[in-house]
Parts: sequence; structure tokens; C-alpha cells
Amino acid sequence: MAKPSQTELAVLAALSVRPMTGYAAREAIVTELGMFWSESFGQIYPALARLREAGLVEAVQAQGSRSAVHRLTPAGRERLVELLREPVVASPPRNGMLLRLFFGDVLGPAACAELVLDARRRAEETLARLADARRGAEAENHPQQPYWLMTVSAGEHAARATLAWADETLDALSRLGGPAAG
Amino acid sequence: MAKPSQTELAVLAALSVRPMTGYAAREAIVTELGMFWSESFGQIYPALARLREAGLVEAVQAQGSRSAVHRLTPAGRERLVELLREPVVASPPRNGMLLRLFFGDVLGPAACAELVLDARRRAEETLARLADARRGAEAENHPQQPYWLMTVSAGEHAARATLAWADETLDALSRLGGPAAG
DNA sequence: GGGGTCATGTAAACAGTTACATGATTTT
DNA sequence: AAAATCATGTAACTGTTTACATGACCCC
Repeated sequence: MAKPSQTELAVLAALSVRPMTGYAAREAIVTELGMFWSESFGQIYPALARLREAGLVEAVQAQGSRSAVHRLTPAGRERLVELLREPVVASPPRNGMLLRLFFGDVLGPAACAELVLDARRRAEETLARLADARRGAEAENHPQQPYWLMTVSAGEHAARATLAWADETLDALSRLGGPAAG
Repeated sequence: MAKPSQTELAVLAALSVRPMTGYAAREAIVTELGMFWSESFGQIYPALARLREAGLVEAVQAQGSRSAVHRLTPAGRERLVELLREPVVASPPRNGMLLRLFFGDVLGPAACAELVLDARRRAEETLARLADARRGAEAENHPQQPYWLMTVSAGEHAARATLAWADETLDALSRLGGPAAG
């Protein structure tokens, strides 16, 4: 078999829930997996073409939609299982906020506090979006529902950790900058 | 000025602490920034060459080391400040573990528990390495020391959040898989 | 009919890793 | 003398984003 591709895994997984157009698959990835995954059109369409060629996906004319939707073939479902069993590919870390904070001495405490406040704000927004996602998932009755809630919970734990860290760090920064300014 | 580059920012920042060879810069990035940043040789050497050409870095023969080390020029330090002031570039999320868990129904609770246990193990390891880093940083007397501790704390909060989430999730998974197996 | 969204795709540019090649120095 | 580490670099490949081009369909 061809070597594992992250994008193909995500596309196969998205289509496993229900047949979709490429456009809708991207929508689903942005809205439902957006907290921990991302794909661009420039990735999705070539991936779909490859999957179609490999017989893992077929285009069918669905009753409801005007465009043809892409549906997993049995081989596609097998391939999905195979890809899900592959070891997780770790993406190299790249946290620009922490990089700036590490060298915080260069910009000073005030600029650092800005960075931390920004991170705090993003965590609040994340928490709000996750609350919506949780309500949505709890209303569902789907075999995947418990798993959806687990990923929501992962986001909530991470966001709350960011909030706690941000408060602690803003305090430390004010103690660094405050005495000099006061 | 040339458009901002993440790699050049990291290299300039690393060299701002002390002049280093490219090899040592990579070592420093892996060991000191490794929790939230990464660069490969294939990025660092071309970046150093560009920085040298732009007059932001100069190669000097240091007393201690056999090879020439790279040192920031005054223009290089200005450029570092400029790059640190640039807005943080968010890297698109790609969490293979959560992707698999989201579609956990396909592989089943036992395989999911493996994934979560793996994440838990990594968080424990991270916590141990951060404890070392904290001890090291606390022993230092450097203007950047408080900032180092803030980044260490960020890692600690995140790792502890992962532990708490993993325990909660393993519990939920056992309740999913347990009754079926028992 | 005009503007927005749905839908599919391609091309260019960019970012990044991996593997390879080379050689000096240090350690064993 | 051999092996490990330090040190620098290049080339090929892969992955990814962005911008562009195109057109159907839907609502106002």
C-alpha cells in the first residue's frame, strides 16, 4: 500500500461519518475538528483525486445535493482502519508566544504581559466555543458521541490550564515590572 | 526589510544569549527551547548564511572554541527586537491522537485507551524533564531567569492538564468498554 | 441581474525534514 | 587506530498555504 498520509486519513475519516462534497469535508474539518486539526482546499482536492483513483472513494449523485458527493468504498473503510492504527505522527512544536516569552528580557515585562493576555483571551474564546460543542455533542445520539466529548474535554482541560498559567504569569510579570515602574 | 522568518527569529534569539556555532545553536534550541520550538540543521545553516549576508550576524574566532562562532551585530540585535515585536504566527493544529480519538468508534475503546495511555506517559516524561529544567533555571542568576521559569510553568500546567484529562478519559473509556467485556 | 455561497481545481511559492557528503577534532 | 562527536553544508523530497481561475446555483 501507499505510504500513510495525514491528509488522506483526515479526509477518509471525515467521509466515514457521511458522504460529502470536498467543500463540505473541508467545512466539517474546520468546524468539527478545528480545535485539533486543519486542512486547506489545496490539500483536500488533490487528496480526494488520489483516493478516487485508488478506489478508496467513489463519487455518487446523492438525492439531496446538486453536486456529486464522495463516499467511502469498502476498501476505503479498510484503509481508514489501517491508517488509524498507524502510530501518531508528532508535529514539531512551534509556539511563538513562548519563544517570545523565553527571551522576554529583550522586550520587557509590559510587552510580555500583552502576549500573555492575548493567550488568555484566546483560551477564553476557545472555552466558549467548546461549551457550544459540548452542548451540541450532548444533544446527539450517535455511536461516536462519547468520543466527541472526550476530545472536547481535552480542549477544555488545555484551555483552563492556559487560563491558570496566564493568571499566575501576569502576576509574576507585574511583580517584575511593577516595582521598577512604581 | 526582508519579511519576517520564524527560523531567523529563533536563530537570532539563540545567538543573543551568547555567540555560538550553528551546531551549538541547534543544540541550544533542542535542549532549551525543545519544549515549544524546533529547528533542523537544514533550516539553521541556510538561515545563518542569509543572516551573515544581511550583516545581522558575523563570524568571529573565539578564544575557547576551535571553530568560528556566530555573533549578533548591532543591526542583528535591532532586527531581533523587530522580529520579537511581530505578531505571533499561529501554527495550524495537528493532533493525531485527538483525531484518532474523535473517530474512536472505528477502532474501539481498548485501542483508544492505548492512545490515551501513550499521551499520559509522554506528559509524565515532560513533567520530569521540566522538573530538571526548573531546578536548572532556579540555580541561575541571569536577567532572563524569571522568563525561563514562566515558560517552564507553561509546560507544567499543560502537562498536568494532560494527566488530569487522561485519567478522566481512561475512566470514561473503561465504562464504555468494560460493560461490553464484563 | 448582482452578490453571496457552494464547488472544484491548479500553480506558485514557501516551509521544513531527511538523507547525504565531507572533514576536523576528541575520546577511547 | 577506531569510534564518537563536532561542525558545515547541500539536494531531494514532502507537505502546506495562498492565490488564482472558473462556474453553477440561490436569494434578493
